[in-house]
This record gives sequence, C-alpha cells and structure tokens, in this order.
Amino acid sequence: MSRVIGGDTDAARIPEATVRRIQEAIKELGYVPNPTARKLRTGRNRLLGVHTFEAVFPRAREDFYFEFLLGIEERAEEIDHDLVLFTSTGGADGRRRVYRDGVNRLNVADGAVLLGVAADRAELARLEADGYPFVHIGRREVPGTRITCVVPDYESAAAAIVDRLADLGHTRVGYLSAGIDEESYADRRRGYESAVARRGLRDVSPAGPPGPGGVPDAAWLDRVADGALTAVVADAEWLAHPFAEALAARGLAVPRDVSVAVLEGVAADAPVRWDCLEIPRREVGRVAIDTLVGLLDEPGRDVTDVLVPCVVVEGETVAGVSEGSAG
Amino acid sequence: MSRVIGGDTDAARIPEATVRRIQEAIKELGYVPNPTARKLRTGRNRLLGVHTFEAVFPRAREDFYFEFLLGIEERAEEIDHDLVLFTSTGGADGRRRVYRDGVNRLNVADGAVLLGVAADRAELARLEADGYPFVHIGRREVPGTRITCVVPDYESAAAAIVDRLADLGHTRVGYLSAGIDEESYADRRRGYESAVARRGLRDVSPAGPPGPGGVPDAAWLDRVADGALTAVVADAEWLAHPFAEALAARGLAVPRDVSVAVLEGVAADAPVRWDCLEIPRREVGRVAIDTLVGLLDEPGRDVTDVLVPCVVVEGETVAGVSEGSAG
DNA sequence: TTGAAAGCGATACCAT
DNA sequence: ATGGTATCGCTTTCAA
Repeated sequence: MSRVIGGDTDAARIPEATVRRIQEAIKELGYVPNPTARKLRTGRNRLLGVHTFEAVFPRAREDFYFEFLLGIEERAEEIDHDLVLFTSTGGADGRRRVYRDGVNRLNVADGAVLLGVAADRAELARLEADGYPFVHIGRREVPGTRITCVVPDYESAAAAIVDRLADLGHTRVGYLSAGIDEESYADRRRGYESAVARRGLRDVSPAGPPGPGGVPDAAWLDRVADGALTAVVADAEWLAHPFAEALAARGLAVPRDVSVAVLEGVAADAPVRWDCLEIPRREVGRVAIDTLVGLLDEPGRDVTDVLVPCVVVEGETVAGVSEGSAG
Repeated sequence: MSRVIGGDTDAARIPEATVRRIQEAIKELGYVPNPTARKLRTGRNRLLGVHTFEAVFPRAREDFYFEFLLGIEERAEEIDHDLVLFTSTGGADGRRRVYRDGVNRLNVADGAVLLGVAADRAELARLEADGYPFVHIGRREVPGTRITCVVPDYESAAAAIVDRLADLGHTRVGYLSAGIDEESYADRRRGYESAVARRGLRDVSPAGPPGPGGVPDAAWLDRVADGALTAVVADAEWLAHPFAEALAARGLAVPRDVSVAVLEGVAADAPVRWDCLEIPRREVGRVAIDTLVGLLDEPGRDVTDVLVPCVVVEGETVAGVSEGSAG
C-alpha cells in the first residue's frame, strides 16, 4: 500500500488493477497519511526551520531580516517545503536559544536556516556536534567546527572595487575600517588587500580604528589633504560620511580630489549617491534554502561556505585620478 | 523515567535520589527527547501553524498581514510555542491551499491560525469536518459549519459611533455602504442599524450602492444638501472622501453641516483626520493564539466567535448638530 | 505479487 | 517505587 502512496508504482511493478483498487480504498476511507508518523519513520518532513536570534516580525520592516526572509519563503515555496519559525524564547534573558534545557528545539524540522546579528557561537558549535543539519546566513567561524555558511561575497566585491579604482588610474589607496572584529568585515579587508597587492597599489590606510562618530585619525587626514592618496574604500557609510566632511573642511572634494567607495549597501534615497555594493539578501535567502536541502539530501557531503556575488553599484563618489593630483 | 522528564516529580512522589540518578544519566548519555515521537504519542508539539492564503513576507510591509503576525508571534513566544509557516503552494494556480491532493498539510502542527483576504471556504469547511483545530482571523461564515473566528468587533464599534452621534444631538443619519457582500461589512451595518433603532434615529441612507469612485447617488446627495440628515457613517475612507467632496461642491462643509465617521482604520498621516476606528490587529493576532490554544486544551468546547474591541478614534469630522440645521 | 511484522522514540499504564 | 510493554501511524524488510 505504501508503494502506491509513495508513487513507486513503476519501480515495484504493481498491477494497474491493484493500484486502482488501493486508490479507491484510500478515497473511500478518507485516508490521510500522518506527517508526524512519516517523519518519525523516515526522518523527513518537508519542514525547514528558520531560527533567528531575535524576533522577526517586530523588525520585519527593517532591512536586515526582511530581505533574507523574502528569499527564504520564496524558495521554500518553490521547492514545496514549509517553514517552521522558531520563535519561542529560550532563557529568561530574552535572548533566543536553540537549546532549551538541553533539548534541541529545532529537531521538529528536517534542518534549519539560522540567522541573526547576535548568533550564539556556542550553540552553533553544539548544533554541529550534534549532527543537526543547518546553514547559517552570514559567515560565522567557530574554532574547531565547520559550519556551513551562506555569505555575500564581500571579498570578491571589495577586490572588484579596488580593481575598478586601479583601472581608473588610482595608485595610492586607503581603507577605512569599521574596527569591528567580525567575519564579514574581515572578508572585505581581505579582498581589498589581495587586490591591492595584485595590482601593485600602495596602501595608505590610517593606522588605528576610527574615532567616535567614525571620524578618522587627524594626522592621517592631514596626509590625505597633502595628496597621500587618491581613493578610499570604507567598510560602511557611517565611516565614509565623516571622512568626506573632514575632507571638505580641508578644502578637498569627493570625487574630485579623493574617490570614495562604500563596501555595503546604501539606501537608494541616501543624500549622497555613494559608489557601493548591493548586498543580495534575497538571493542569499534562496541559496540558503537550496544549500540546506542539499545538505539533507546528501548528509555526508562536506559543504564549504557558499558565496553569493554582490553587485557593485556605481554612484557619484568614484572618478578617475584628476590631473592635478600629486604623483 | 518519563516521570522525571515530564516534571511530575511531585505528583508521582519519586524519591529525590532517584530523580537525581536519572537526571545524571540523562546528562551522561546526552539524551534528547525527540519531539516527533512525542507528537506521535501525545498529539502535541507546541507547534502552531499559520496559514495564509497569500505569501506573507512579500506583503509584510503592508498593513494587512503584518500587524496580525506581530501579535501572533508575540503571543506564541510568550506561551512558549513555535510557529509553522505554511508557505508551500498547493495547486498550479498559485493559490495556496490547505489540502494538497487530499492531504491536510497543517497536520504537523497542533492547530493553526488561518488568515487571508481570499480564504477558501470549501477548505475551511473541510478542515472543520475533519476535526482539525483552527481559528480564523476575520469572520468567515460557511453554511452548515461552525468555524471559530477571531474578529474585530465592528458591530459594537459601529453602534458606539452612532451612539456618539446621537449624544451629539444628531437625529437623522445615513450609512454609506461599500456594497461589498462580506461578513465584516455586514457586522458594521448591523451595529449601525441596531443603534439607530435603539436610539430612535431616522435612517436616511442612500438607496443603492455607490457609483464608480465611491460617489453616492446624486438624488440622495441633493436631499443631503437640503438638510435631510446631519451625520453619515461610511464603511470606508474611499467612500467618505468623495462624499465630502460632493458636499463641498454643493456648498456644505464637514463637520459644520454634516458629520462623517469612517468605520475602518485610517492612516494617521491621511490628509483628513477622520473620526474612525482603530482596528486592533495586533491584539487580534494575540487573541487568535490564545483562542487556538484554548481549543487544543479543551477539544470539546464549542467556541463561538471571539470579538476584539475596536477603539473609536475621535478626529475632526464629527461635531454637534449646528444651530442652523433644519430640524 | 502481496501480506505480515519489525521498528522509529516517547508516553502511559500495568505489572512487579 | 520501579521496570516492562502496548501504542501512536508510517515505511521498509522479509516471508509467503
């Protein structure tokens, strides 16, 4: 009977008469397979979990989760899976946790997509150790653990931007770091540095982290004003903006004297049309689902991080090297 | 052993030593209860389904689903349940269905909250017939079936607005109907009519449905211009607006000559600050969860529709009867 | 080809 | 007080 339900009719070579007989009986009795029992037996449910370390809907209007979820829902629907939203809070601290007094709550779903700005690395490690199939949106590195991440390809994007600067004739460039010790920032920096080396550019970045408000080191700014570099790449808009203002205070203009590119997405209606990245959040969500299902179909496979390309958006803050610039 | 896990330690009067012994064994072996098996056995999962007849996230920015989901997630989290988002589409037509070739897909969850502008009544009826525990947000009446709905209390709200008009001295009032044959509109109308009767007011509503663009019948408008009534209640803002403009064209002003109240929520930044309702969407979401869980805890209970009060928002379009009005 | 039976993991009841 | 066992509904294997 399961053979008929499972659709193995061809493989098992069941007489057509029998198939019809069973199908009629099914209709007659109003038989409905029980997904829970099915899951207990086969381990599959067509349920994919989504675990966010913060509440989703209250923030859905904001960009961070929303676009990811859009892609996740979209793709899940396409491949005929449902989504389990793990919402119930774990501890009294309000932070959401995967494990509630030792129990992995995600277990009802075949696997899960995890995301959140404040992912708990200990929980990720434990999840991996338990062999639970999951994918994390955004790179999270946990020593001694290989977790599968789906990540915007910041490294390539940063390199592409440096390449573009080099193509435009810039030879002395700098990097405005957010000073945040997080994987995605490390990715950007790595892309920048490898491209700088490859193109034989001179790196004239500020030494320390930015001051309060994202204002760079004054001494370094003076060097920039003296023409020490002609282009700058910034981790974030909140770094680029004070930088541009500091330049203006010293009589320099963007992009006339210094080109500036931002390594993150910038709202289309921002006051300055920065050259920036378009972070493919929706696509990342879709890819996360596909990666997760791949993991489920081939449990043994060792999946490395999946990179989703970023689009480089040309704005009004990058230009060719001006004639007047000191060599 | 289940006794210890289930926390029935007090009831079963198990020696403290044994409890500790088992708890240590649990930790030792890394035992983790399997929610699927649990569900199979007990029928409960702490999973609540959310079925929308359209995709949620793509519309999340819009008001319709968003506020409901906010309340749903919030309350589910509070009572320690997770949410299953039923996203996978049913047929090729793109419409989402509960039943996919006969299988009730909601069965993985203990029960479900259904919502959607285009709810499929046949599916609701079948769900009810199958004995699946669910709650519908918004009133849906299906002949021969009692489905539990959680609904904004439009009827009382409409009555309250009429009461307020009566208190302000209005004796001749009218109702601008959207002409939509839907339960929530019927609720509003019923509230209006019962209050009109109770307060002994004269009903001077237009005869037919509004014309294109929500413009009322011209003959009726002329009667209004002649002072046939002093207050109007409208199903929706798109009816109130053309009405006010038609009045203006006839030299009448709102609320000087005619008071107008709208029986739905109006955006706070709307050009006109209508007297209107505040539809408690978030609270409706919360109540839906509580009602559903109540249904699960007491399967036999026959729950009637649950009404969630609307707040009447005072704007600038309702005033007392002016002296000059014809008696 | 078809039917019978074992087992997935947890709970609840009935023996001990 | 504790250990054993039937049961939830399904899939899969093994016999007939």
